[in-house]
Parts: sequence; C-alpha cells; structure tokens
Amino acid sequence: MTRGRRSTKGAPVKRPTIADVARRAGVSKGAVSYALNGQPGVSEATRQRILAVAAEIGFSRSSAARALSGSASDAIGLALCRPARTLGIEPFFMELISGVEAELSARSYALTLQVVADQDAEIAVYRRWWGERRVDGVLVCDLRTDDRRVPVLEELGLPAVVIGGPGGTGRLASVWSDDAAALVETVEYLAALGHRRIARVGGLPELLHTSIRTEAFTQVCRRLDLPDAVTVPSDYTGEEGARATRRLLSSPARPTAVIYDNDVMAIAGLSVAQEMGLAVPGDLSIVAWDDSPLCRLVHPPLTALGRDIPAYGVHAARQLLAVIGGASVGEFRDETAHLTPRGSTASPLRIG
Amino acid sequence: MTRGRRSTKGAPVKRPTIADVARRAGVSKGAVSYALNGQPGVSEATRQRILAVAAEIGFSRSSAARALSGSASDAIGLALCRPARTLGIEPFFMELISGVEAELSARSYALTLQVVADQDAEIAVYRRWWGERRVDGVLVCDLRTDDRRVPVLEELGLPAVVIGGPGGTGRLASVWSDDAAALVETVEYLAALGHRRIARVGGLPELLHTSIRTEAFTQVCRRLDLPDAVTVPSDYTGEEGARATRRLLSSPARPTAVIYDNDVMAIAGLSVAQEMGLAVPGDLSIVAWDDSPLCRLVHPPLTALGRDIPAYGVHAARQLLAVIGGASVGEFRDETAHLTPRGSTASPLRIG
DNA sequence: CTGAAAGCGCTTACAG
DNA sequence: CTGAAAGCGCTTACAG
Repeated sequence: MTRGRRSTKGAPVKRPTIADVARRAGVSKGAVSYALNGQPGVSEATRQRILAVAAEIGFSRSSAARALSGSASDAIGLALCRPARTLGIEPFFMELISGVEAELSARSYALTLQVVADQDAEIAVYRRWWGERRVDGVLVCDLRTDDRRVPVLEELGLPAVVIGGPGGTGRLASVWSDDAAALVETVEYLAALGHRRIARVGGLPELLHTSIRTEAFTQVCRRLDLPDAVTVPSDYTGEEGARATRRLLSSPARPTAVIYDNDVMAIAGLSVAQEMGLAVPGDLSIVAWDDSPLCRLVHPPLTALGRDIPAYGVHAARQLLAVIGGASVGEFRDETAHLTPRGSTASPLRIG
Repeated sequence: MTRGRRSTKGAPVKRPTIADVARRAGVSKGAVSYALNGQPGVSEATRQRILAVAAEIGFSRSSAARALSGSASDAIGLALCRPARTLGIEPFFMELISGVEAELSARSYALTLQVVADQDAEIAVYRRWWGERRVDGVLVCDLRTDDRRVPVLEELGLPAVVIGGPGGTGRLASVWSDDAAALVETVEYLAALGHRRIARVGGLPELLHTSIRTEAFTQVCRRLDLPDAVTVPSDYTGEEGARATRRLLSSPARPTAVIYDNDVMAIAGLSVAQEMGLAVPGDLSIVAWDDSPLCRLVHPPLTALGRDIPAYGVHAARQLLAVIGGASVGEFRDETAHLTPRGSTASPLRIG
C-alpha cells in the first residue's frame, strides 16, 4: 500500500536507466553496458561518448539489476557482536571501519553494517545475507576459540576474511597481528625495569586473541622466573577494568605493574590507583593495549601497545576483495603492536 | 573474468529461489510471494506450509530481485564526513549507529555506511545511491549552516532525516535536541556557583549546532551580566582542546570555568589544567558536553551534559522509516541534554 | 483463493 | 565492432 505513495513522494525526479543513455547516445543498451564495464565490444570513441552521456544525465547503474543479472552486489558485510555501550567507547571498531571504508570507497564498494546480539544472531545474519545475495563477502570480527561462525561460512561458501588468529580460521582467509610477540616484549620490558609481580587485566575470555595473550603471558612469566602471572578476566568496560584493578591492588602481594587488554580499562585502572593513593608510575606501572589518543590525554600519559588499526582494516578489506575476485588467499600477518613508553611505567624501585 | 571463478568458488551451496519453494510446496511462485509478503491471495493453511518450506530449505528472497521489481531495497544509508581519527575517538557516532541498528534490525533493514572526505563527496554518494537505488533513504549527520546537502536531497526526492537543527533542514524531516536550552542551564548553574569568567571551547564552527550553542552562550552571558563570553573554536580533537585550554588559561583574565563541546576536549583540558598546576575544580571548573563513560573514568570525574544517544539514533531511524513508508514527517524534538554535576565543578571561591 | 505472464534494469552469450 | 534477445528472481496486476 505504500508503494504508490512512495514512488510519488520518493522520486519526483525520474531516475535514468541504461535505455535512456543508449537512446541519447544512439547505441544499443548492450553497448552502453560494455562501455560502462570497460569491456571490449565498443570503440574507444563510442565508449567516451557513452560515458559522457551517462555523466551528463547523472546515470548510475541500478545495483539491484546488476546484482540480479549475475554481477556482484558490490557490497560487503560486517556484523558486530558487542553490546552498544562497549561499541561506543572503544575506538577500535570505528578505526577499523574507517580503514575498511578507505579501501572499499576506492573501488566503489559499499559497507553493510549490522549490530547483532550474539553469535547465533550473527550466523542468522550471514545466512540471510547469503540468501538475499545482499553482500559479496563478509569481514568476521572477534574470532572465538572454536568459533561456530567459521564452519557456517565455509558451508555457505560466502567469501570471508577473519580478522583475528593465528589459527582457528579453518579454510577462511584471515588477517592477524602477533599479539603473543607484543605481550612478550611488554613483559620483558617491565621485567627489565625491575618488576617482579606483573598482573594483567584481560579481555573477554572467549575471544581467541585473549587466550593467545594469556598463554603468552603465562609462558613468558615462567621463562623469566616471575611469580604467578595473574590474569583477571574482564569485558573491556571501564567499570570492570576498575573492579579488576581494585581487586589486584587490594591483594596482599599486590602487583607493581598491570597490563590492560584495552585502553579504556587502563584508564579506569589509573583512576583506581590514584583513588587508592598509589602513585603511577612510582607505586604502579600501567601498560595499555590499543594506543588511542585517550592514552595521551590522561595524566600521566599511558605507556601503550599500539598499531595502525585503520591500516589493519585496509588490509582486511583488500584481502576480502581478493577472495571475492576469486583469488586463493591465506593468512596475512599484519604489523605487530609496538610499545610506546610514556609516563605510566617506571622502575618499581623508585618508590614515592 | 572473475565471474566463472566466483560462482564456482563463492557458491558451492546452491541458493534456493522462490521457484524451489513453490515446487516443493506445490504452489505457484506468485503464491509464495504473497505468502512471504503477508498479503491476501493465499489461504492461511497454504501460507503456513509455504513459510515452513521456506524455512526448511533456508530460503531468503533475493534483495536484488525484490528491489528490481519495485520493492524497497530494505537498506538505508549513512554517510559520515569526519576524518578517521575523530571518528574513532568520539563515542557519539558508534552510539548513534547502535541505536539506528536497533530500530533497523527489528524491521530487517540493513544499514549502508560510507565514510566520505568532504561535503562534495557526500553529495556524490547520495546521487550515486539514488541512481543505483541502493538505499531507500538516508540519515544526514553534522548539519551545517546553509547546508548544501539539503537542496540536493530535496531535488532527488531521496527520503531523508536530518539529525540536527532546529532549522536549516528545508522540507526534510529532522530529529534534534535543544542544545541552546542545555547550554543556558549549564551557564546558569556555573553562575549560581559564583563563576563570572566562563569560557567555552567550541566544536567545528561550520556545524549548525556549534553556532546555535555559541549564540545561546553569548545571549545568556549577556543576560546574566557576565563579561565577554569567549568561545574558542576547535575541532573536537584532544590536541586542539588542549591547545585552546592553554590559550585560555594563559590569558590575563583567565576563566574560572570552561565548557567543552565534547568529552574528549574536556578530558584534554583537564590534563592541561593539571599540567599548569591548576586544581580542578578549585581553580578551574570543567563541564563536558556528551557524557560518555570517559567522563567517569578521569580524576576528578567530569560534570557533563548527557543524553541518550542510542535513543536519538532509534528516533532518527524510526522517522526515516516513516518517511520511506510515505508518511508526512516533520521535526522531532528529542530529549534535551541534562547536566550531571560531578567532581569537576565547584564554586570558584573555594580556592586552594 | 490460485496460476500464467509481464516487467523491473541490467549483463552477456549469440548472431550479424 | 554492434544489435536483438534471453535471463537473473522477484512482484503484481490480470484472468480464471
């Protein structure tokens, strides 16, 4: 019932079709199509004339008609499975998206975004997108240990690039960063400063990269002969980061250094330390994973593990376009996060 | 040339079509379509049988075919025109998007996102989306004074809802919040505390809501007989917020209170005050616009002007769906931001 | 209530 | 190098 009204109200200007261009350029619709797709079948002079006419009347090919006649939909999908409040506060996703966009825009690809409640909902979205032929491929975030999305995507044959790993991505292409190496570098740095009791406030335990970090943390602490490498699990929110910090700092053998799995929790931890009367970095050193501008805004500025997240997004999108293009694509190892020492870390000896 | 490969590699599982459902249910394709659309033309029993078959074989209607045969594309567009670094750090957009998504998901609408470099690129994207029939409507952010996008959208007849105002939205529907009222409330509160020299670090001057706030600021200061209501323009980044704060705090008649147009600049301002040896709130009171979790993480926690941004997104999406549905929609006045006093504001008399 | 058919706007073999 | 035609998978009047 809305149809009539929609076309009346929604489209006062007539959208030109390929037939309009053909008529105006004095060629067939087929010729216009060839010209637009940069395919052989039209002379260069004709092609130019056709393109000029198309530009003149503001013609864009209907993405629906293109998709229906077998072409790609020229869109990729990204389903985000995080609660709204976490989505907003973490710069990670927006930075990733801006990188993805940079690559897609250059190729006139659209990004279809969907926020989902849980993994089942996300899988349902993939099945729907596939059935609707709405996207040519998907970017998969927040890889879990034993991720149920991977076999579904393999079964559907929906082109996909997993952002995460290494491992656990089945036959899907992936883009990953060596978190274990970054974690080791950080612990070695803190140990070199003289820290012995180092703790970590970790991200969501079900995420693969969390367990990779935890495993690396345990290993390096054992190797360096540091006592009990405690990891307190958390959920990336400031509240949980603060709570975990309070617990750590209240324990009899409180740590002299804490590594946080994201910047928001690190900032919350800094606040808690100050509220408990501990000096940072005198009494407590703090390292944040994800070096956002926030880390530089607080006092003292936070030592952080940073890397170029927009570039990560660019690489992921590029991989996905390659998979969609039919290339056989494997793992792409992105830059490893590097440590930027700032005012929040120092030797624990320098107390007071 | 990628086609053959794509179909081989990209779709090992055959996607079911409406014909498959029809065959299996023993009805015509038309009947399936009616059943799926909830339209009269099939008996209830048949409808149920058809829906069961569709679910069983995992059928979703091709969005391309639907769009081509006159239905909506079931997608709306959102073009964001901010540099990548600002996009990442401001929770606003992600919160807005999560609200928009909440409304769209409920109606199985997709969100098509595009990051653009400037207004011209954004206008080009609207023209392209319209030509491609890729989206049924758009959400317009960051309304400017004399916004060039408004007449273009009116001319195209592309359903749109402007997030911003009041005013300057032409015949387009809009959703807005009364920033002037919130600003006045804040200044009155600071004046009641005894502040006389109040300054403001503003957002991008070309945005309409910035000038609305500036105008309200000037007016209320004049009414309350406060001297020179200084607004230093800025760009929402921490760097610029810090710079503006340094300038304000170095001036001979330095303000005793500063209002920041976003939370990131307020946090940067807090840092600068501390670095310059000023106590907050003893020597300087700080108010942040946009009350994100960040405001509660810093020390002292920031007094902030907050409102429910996801809800704002919900309302905007709802309005847009109404416009797309053919309804005649006007302005929707959303909640006014309310002031939450925290530790960063106090009477200026209480110095030391 | 159901079935056969036209049509949406493209792409792409297929003849010329 | 170009034109006429089939077909993609739906929706929707139109007959029965």
